[in-house]
Amino acid sequence: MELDERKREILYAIIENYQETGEPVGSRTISKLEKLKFSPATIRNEMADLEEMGLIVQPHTSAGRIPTDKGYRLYVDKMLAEQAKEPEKARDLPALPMQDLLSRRIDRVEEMLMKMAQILAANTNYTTMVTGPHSRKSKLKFLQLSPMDKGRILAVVVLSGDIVKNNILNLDEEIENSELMELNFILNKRLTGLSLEEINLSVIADLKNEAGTHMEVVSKVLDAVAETFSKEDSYPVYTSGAPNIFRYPELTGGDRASELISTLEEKKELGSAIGSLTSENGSKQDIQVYIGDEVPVDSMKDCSVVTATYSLGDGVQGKIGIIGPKRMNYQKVVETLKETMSHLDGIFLKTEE
Amino acid sequence: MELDERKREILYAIIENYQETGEPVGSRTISKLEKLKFSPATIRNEMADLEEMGLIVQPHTSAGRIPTDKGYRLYVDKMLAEQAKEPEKARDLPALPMQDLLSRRIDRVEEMLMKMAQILAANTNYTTMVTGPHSRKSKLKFLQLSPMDKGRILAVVVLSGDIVKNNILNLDEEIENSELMELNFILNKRLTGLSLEEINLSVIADLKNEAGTHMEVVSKVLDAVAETFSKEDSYPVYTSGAPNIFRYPELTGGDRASELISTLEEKKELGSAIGSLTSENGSKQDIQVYIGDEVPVDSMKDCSVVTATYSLGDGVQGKIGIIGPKRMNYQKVVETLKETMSHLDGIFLKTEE
DNA sequence: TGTTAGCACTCTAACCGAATGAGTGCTAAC
DNA sequence: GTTAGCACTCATTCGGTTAGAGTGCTAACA
Repeated sequence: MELDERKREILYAIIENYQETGEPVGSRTISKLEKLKFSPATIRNEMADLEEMGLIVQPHTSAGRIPTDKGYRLYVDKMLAEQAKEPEKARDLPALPMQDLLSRRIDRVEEMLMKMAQILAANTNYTTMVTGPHSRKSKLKFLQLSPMDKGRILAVVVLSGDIVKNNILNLDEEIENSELMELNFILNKRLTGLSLEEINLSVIADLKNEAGTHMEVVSKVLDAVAETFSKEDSYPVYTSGAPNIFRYPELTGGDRASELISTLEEKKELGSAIGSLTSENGSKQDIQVYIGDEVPVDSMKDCSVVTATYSLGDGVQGKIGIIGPKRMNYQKVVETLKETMSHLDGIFLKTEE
Repeated sequence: MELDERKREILYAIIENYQETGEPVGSRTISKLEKLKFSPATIRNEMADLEEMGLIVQPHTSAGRIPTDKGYRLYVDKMLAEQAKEPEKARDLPALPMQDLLSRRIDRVEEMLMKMAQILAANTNYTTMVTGPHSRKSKLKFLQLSPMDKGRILAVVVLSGDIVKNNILNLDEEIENSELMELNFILNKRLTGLSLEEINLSVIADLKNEAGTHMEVVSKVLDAVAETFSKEDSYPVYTSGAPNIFRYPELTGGDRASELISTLEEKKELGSAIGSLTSENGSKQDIQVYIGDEVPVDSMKDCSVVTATYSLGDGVQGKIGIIGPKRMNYQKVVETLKETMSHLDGIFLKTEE
């Protein structure tokens, strides 16, 4: 069966109508469109063909049609291809209120990402999800030991990509301030610039040798460093706009709402599932669309997810995902994400200067 | 109308039955109880009285009765009073899996609080909520400036109660390492031990005087300190177990679920509402129960909230709240919270040593 | 050969009325 | 003071009917 131009028009018309209403769309509705002034009977014939091709289905015998995953896929691929062709269409989307983010001093990247998730959620009416910055090859930038109270020190660990973690260490022994300074110096000299793999036994042995009596401190600091690295490995995830799923009845029927909200709350599973999605094609914009069953999270098989990868330079990167019903407005979501990514690039480039 | 012993027994029986089933309870059900072996007719007479007293209502004419807020209030007050009398009843609650928390090195208080919220939620099947540690009179413990890259420094601000915040500062000028160290020293000398109010213009003037050329750095650091203090003022809030509300149909009918989830996601409002709840009576355990309309959050008027205050010493404290339907198991919740608080005290005392 | 009108058919959603049953309030007897 | 009995109320359930949306098919039309 051939998918000629008219069939494609009808398919798109069905998809777009269904996006707006959420109701199965019938032949009469389509035949009223400017573009497709045929009688309902003609449309019906075409629809029967589209159904045979697996692009649309009827929920029950006497209902209108709704798109299948395959139908959406066709639609999305076409749209992405067209967007790639006309690179800057300068569509008049309502500008995202990103100025706030830009003007504010960004002291912590993660805070900004959370804020961004909120803005995206409010703007799209879908749920958003951001994985924290992450790098398989992140390196230790430096660390800083400071005395706190008797027997307690603060160890600040800074990884490449401005990932900063605090650790309060309880020591059994006490340590002089000057000794701590020296330890600080030694540790930085030995460890700065190394990745987790590079901090091996020989480095550690050297360190303990040099540290002399304060081996306990060294090993606790090393533990803290290791934990910081490994925490980096388990993608932290922020979500926003979870309640937006209630806008879409097809996502909230039965226990679905509960399951979805649970998944969003158990961010860990979510993070590793989404985080592990590799961008298959090395497109520069790096936007991926997962429709229905393509989503690698069970409770989201009725959803679509659009992801984009942001990069902080130095190999540190993370993902932004937008989760909505399969009938989400892919066009708007993809464009909003693209805009967001260029904003982000602007911010990070500015920071990098 | 007098509330005699038998009426009270019946009220409690209604409450406890309704807790289990969530269905209005009728006279037959009550009359089958060991304790209340009267005919349904007798029970009905008593129920009519209880209804007249405003302690129970029927949802519709031919239905059983459910407790009113006033009824719950009576029940809860009695229970709390009895618990106060017999201080350590050593009820055989399934021990909370707090050992994990105890044995793990706690490097960040907030992480532990989040974990605790999760455990509580899983254990009670209600939603939990924790406000981060907070103090109106917290003081600057110390701060630590470290060089990062050209023109960027890391300022770690530590407040009393081990509240640690990182700030990455972008400088217009560059600064030598040794100069930074000196600034670090000066800032600490002048600021350590001061509260937000105590860092006034005269202190700042002195500082800028002493700092000489590096006024920009000083003022940016001061900004960071101010922000850390003020962030402290806007209670951070963690929630867990939000999906548990789906277990209780009376909370999920209509748009209620959506509203509740939204409230939980917008943690700020929640935080200030809950955080501002003062403990009216200075009871040592400091457990408060808010029933229905007593809850100061609009979307939670169908819920009850039980809160407890934890304290990290030094005036730093926060609140733990358990949110559930009005028919929640107050007994279990209060006991679980008490147990949790004593665990917490154990942990913090240990840390304080 | 593509398009359209007409028609029988299907299925859902909404509505209706009767039956069911849980539970009540009241009265009168114990 | 307690209880048995009874009439009554009301939510829920179920079957049956209807209305409406939409389809598929056939036959006529251009």
